[in-house]
Amino acid sequence: MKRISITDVARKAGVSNATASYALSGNGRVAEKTRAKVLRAADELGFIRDEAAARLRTGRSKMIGVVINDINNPFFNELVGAFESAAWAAGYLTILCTSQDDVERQKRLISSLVSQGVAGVAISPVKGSGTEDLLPLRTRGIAHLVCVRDINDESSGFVGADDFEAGKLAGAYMIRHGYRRLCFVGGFKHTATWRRRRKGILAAIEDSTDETITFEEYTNGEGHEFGREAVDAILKKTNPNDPRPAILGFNDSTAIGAYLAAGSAGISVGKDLPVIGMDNIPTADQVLPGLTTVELFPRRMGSEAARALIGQIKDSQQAASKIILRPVMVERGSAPAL
Amino acid sequence: MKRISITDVARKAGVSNATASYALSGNGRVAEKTRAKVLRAADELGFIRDEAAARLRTGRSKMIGVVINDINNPFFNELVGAFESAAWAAGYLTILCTSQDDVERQKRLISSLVSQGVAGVAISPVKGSGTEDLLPLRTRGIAHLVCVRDINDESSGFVGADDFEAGKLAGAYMIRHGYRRLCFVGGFKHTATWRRRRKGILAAIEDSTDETITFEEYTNGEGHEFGREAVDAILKKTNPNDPRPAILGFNDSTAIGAYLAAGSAGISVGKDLPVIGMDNIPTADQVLPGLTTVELFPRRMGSEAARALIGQIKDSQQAASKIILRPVMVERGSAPAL
DNA sequence: GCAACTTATTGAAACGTTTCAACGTTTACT
DNA sequence: AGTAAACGTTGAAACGTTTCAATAAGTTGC
Repeated sequence: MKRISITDVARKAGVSNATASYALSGNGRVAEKTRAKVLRAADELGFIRDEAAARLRTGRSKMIGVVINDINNPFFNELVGAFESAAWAAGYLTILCTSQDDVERQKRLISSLVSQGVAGVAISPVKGSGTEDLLPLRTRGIAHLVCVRDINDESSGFVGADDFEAGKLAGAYMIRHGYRRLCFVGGFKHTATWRRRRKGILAAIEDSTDETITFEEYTNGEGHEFGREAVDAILKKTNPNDPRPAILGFNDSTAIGAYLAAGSAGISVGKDLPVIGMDNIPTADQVLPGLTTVELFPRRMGSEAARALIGQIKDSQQAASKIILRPVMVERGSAPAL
Repeated sequence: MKRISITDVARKAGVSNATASYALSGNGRVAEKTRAKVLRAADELGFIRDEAAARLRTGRSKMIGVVINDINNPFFNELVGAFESAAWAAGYLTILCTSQDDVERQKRLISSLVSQGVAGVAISPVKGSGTEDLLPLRTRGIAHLVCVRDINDESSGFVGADDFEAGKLAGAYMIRHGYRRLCFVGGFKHTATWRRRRKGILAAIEDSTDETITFEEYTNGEGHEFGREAVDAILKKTNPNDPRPAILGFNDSTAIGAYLAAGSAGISVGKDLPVIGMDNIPTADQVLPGLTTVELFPRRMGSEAARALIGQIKDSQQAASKIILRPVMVERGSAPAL
């Protein structure tokens, strides 16, 4: 299967290789009528530039790698969707890689991306990986940016949410609405994200003058199954005259688990079982009652990440930016005032 | 920023370029101790092969493009997730491209993928695109495979669902459970998918001996908003002594729109408003009651697509396979027997 | 009509791999 | 010991671009 090269185009147009290249890339100065000749020849032959060859020569490329845990996680799904759109709009293709929370796989992925000559990498590091995992990128001067999960790497940019603030918003909301028993459900104890959200909730409790407020945590799981089981357990051990438990999901999926638990306990989400989530994934708007949650702007994170990374690619002098989005409450029906 | 080339490795190991290449790629025969020397040198220098250069020489690559409408559509999200996993397991990277239902954008995407030298492309074509859009792939002998939306292209493989059967299953289920007024909600009239599912429902009606069964369709929209509005309208125009409408969603998202409509009408999904979906996306299991739906196996489609495409890449003689997955009913609580 | 420019075109080298063909060295067999 | 075969290594070419430096072709000013 013969490849169609720029040489074929040049021959057909009756010009040299160099001229054809200048005409097609728009870099050099070339007479208008020769340019037209070249473009027509290219079109007729169905020429498509070989970017691999171009990259080999120039060292530049138009591909960006994005490494996340799992594309099926709704939060990352939103993030990646927005990222890909923004990247494409700026002329970049996105290579999607999922690390499945496996540090070894993450390592191989980064190697592969370097191998492909990507211009930059946006990465949400796996649990327990550090700044040393980004070494292959740094030594080669490949632009990179950390997303969502902070790793304390001075040299690279960061885009994420203010998790402390998010926790605080959720906690304060529950307290303001009259609930006195705060149950933080889901997440993994050893992640910075979990710790920050937890701290935020505790800060909200601290800020209130009410001494009767209690805090419980149920950890080491994510997703609606974990939420369901944890909340099942909470409901079971709650006596009729105990204070009503208020569920603060580590994220929306976990929070939605509480809906299922409520369903099987024959009670309804709302005053019977106040629930609040975090992330604002699309499903939050598709359950009944709508899930009150803390919006973390996954889509904006995706587009900001693309923007920042591409900025860094174009100007490597540019300081690595740290973008922390402020979370906001989204009020729906799942945690009404008591 | 100096790139580390195979020449550097060769020099450090004290062998020739060629030997280093053979040692690293494992292709030629090379003495065990020289191989060790080379590998150690490579490791110490942090050498990572430049795939672009390799591809330029060999014409082969380890990247696959996947072109879908929208990664945020849960169905495609599942599909792509499984695809990426399977591809990675077989040693391929996945370039994610979303066409946003724009034929022009799809065209440019395909060009870009060719440009990057992908080994193959899996594509779910935009509405109204035909076999001619795959021309750049065919003329270059790049393996390609159509997903989900059939385009009648003899030369390329296909992986998708049996939409007719899916419609029939859903229709028959509703009829068997005693419902007599079938409302097909969502989808776009000019897509083959919609037409086939509709035909399936009609076939189910045909098959039953009951002459009183009626059929209605509400089209040109997708997603929960459309479902909600359409079902709102259905409920509004239904008199108390009319037969109860049974909602057959074009997909799960649309079906979930019916939950919201029911919520605002103060009735409950189930006997009051039987609803059935299609796809079996994760949310189907996270609403109350659980959504009875037709499982179309998006994840299996993704992994089968990867498998088939990679098969074609490795052996270009291989006949393009047509894989049609048989749908099955998944019974939850949203459409109980009357 | 000729020098001094400006403008347009081109030959050739370089990027980092792979791989062919050729070479030198060792081993095996008569 | 002499010839063949097997093995290990290497120089060099090729893949398709871009881009520098050099050349060719116009254009202007005198």
